[in-house]
Amino acid sequence: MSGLRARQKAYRHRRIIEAAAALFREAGYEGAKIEAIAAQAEVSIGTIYNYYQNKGDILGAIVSLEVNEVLNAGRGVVANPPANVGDALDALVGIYIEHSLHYLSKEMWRQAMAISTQLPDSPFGQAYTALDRSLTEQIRALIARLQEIGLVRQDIDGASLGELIFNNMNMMFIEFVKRDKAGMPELRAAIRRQNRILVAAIGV
Amino acid sequence: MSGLRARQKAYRHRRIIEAAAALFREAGYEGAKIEAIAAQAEVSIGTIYNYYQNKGDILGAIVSLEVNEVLNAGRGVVANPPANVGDALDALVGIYIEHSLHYLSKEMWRQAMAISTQLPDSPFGQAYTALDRSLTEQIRALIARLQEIGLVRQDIDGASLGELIFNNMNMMFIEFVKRDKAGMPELRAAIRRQNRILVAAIGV
DNA sequence: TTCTAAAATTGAGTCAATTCTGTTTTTATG
DNA sequence: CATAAAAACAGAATTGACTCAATTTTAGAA
Repeated sequence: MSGLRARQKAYRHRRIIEAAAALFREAGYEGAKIEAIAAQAEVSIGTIYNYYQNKGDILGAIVSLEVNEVLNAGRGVVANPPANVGDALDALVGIYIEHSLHYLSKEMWRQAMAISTQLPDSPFGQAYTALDRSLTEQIRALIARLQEIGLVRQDIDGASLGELIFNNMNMMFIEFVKRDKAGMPELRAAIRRQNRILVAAIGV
Repeated sequence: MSGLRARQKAYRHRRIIEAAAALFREAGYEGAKIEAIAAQAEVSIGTIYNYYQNKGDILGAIVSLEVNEVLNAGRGVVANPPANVGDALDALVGIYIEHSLHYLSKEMWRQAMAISTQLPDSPFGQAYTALDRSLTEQIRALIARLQEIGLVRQDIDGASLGELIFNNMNMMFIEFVKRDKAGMPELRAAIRRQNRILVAAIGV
């Protein structure tokens, strides 16, 4: 089954992603010309477009790597949350934020976000939406867990609350990547401050 | 003072915006070629670029019209809010949402949002951020008003709360424009549901 | 009225993403 | 081991946003 063709395919995918990731970081998204990516990956322009529908999809593949790592790291917190609602939320938010610039620069995030709103039905757009949904889901799972433990009132609408927290965090993150000078500690502190209002409302 | 030159300038601005608005709606943002906008406005391509730095800025001018109308309509609610926290928030949110597709189609919103994240330092990017800030400010003003009236607890951090409500609404609106099928009533209902958690927390 | 500098306009030219079409490589089959 | 169909590849051609040097128009001084 796994013939030459399949192996070469995987190999080329990897080469393209590696070349693109390096060039995006060095030269920025716009600065990284498809021609240069093709040259560095040692394939032709046509081949790149055979593998990815457009330049944005290449970036999309990198974003997907990042977010999936973040989701994985988040599982730990959900399974074993700090014994205090505020800290539990902060721990999860912290993981998301601290991991976020591992593969991606702020400029790359901006581009990725832009493309996902611009073309919500493209493969990347849909993948991005799915990733957002997974993150929302994870926050909901944390809340459900806290309800189980008895740290959050049972009568709270966990689904709406999860969405509310995710939406707020996500908007704050969008603003964070829009300003190159914005720092992570300030971002975390602001989100903590906002969540405090909710924490007061939902604690037992 | 207001000589021929100034009059022609205003006239051409208007022609370009009108031509662009019509074509954006008909053909979509990408579909509306600069050449076509120029032809319809009866100016040359170069002139368009003399008036606007790029295609996005033309859209930006239209967005600005829309949001400023919305802000104006919102002032009424802040001055005279319904005598109930949930209804007051819903009234303001309602105005924002119902007005939002007056000049702009969902596709145009998507493009506008995308550009504002992609190029946060461009004239349009900065203008868009300023508009968002004005909306946040208006929500904060409403909360302050409700605190005055005695409908919201005095010890609530109004600034953070306003941000939280705006961020959540804005993310919901982003998702709304990303899905062509999404409807306004569902959007409003979802936001109301999310705000309910807050309303319970902040009411006297 | 005539002249001149500044401002505005023009559209052909540039640049880079994407498409298209012919060629090459791989796989499946006899 | 041939060979035909299918898949992948290459890179030239296309397309459309944006630039820029040349030209035209305007404002105001003489």
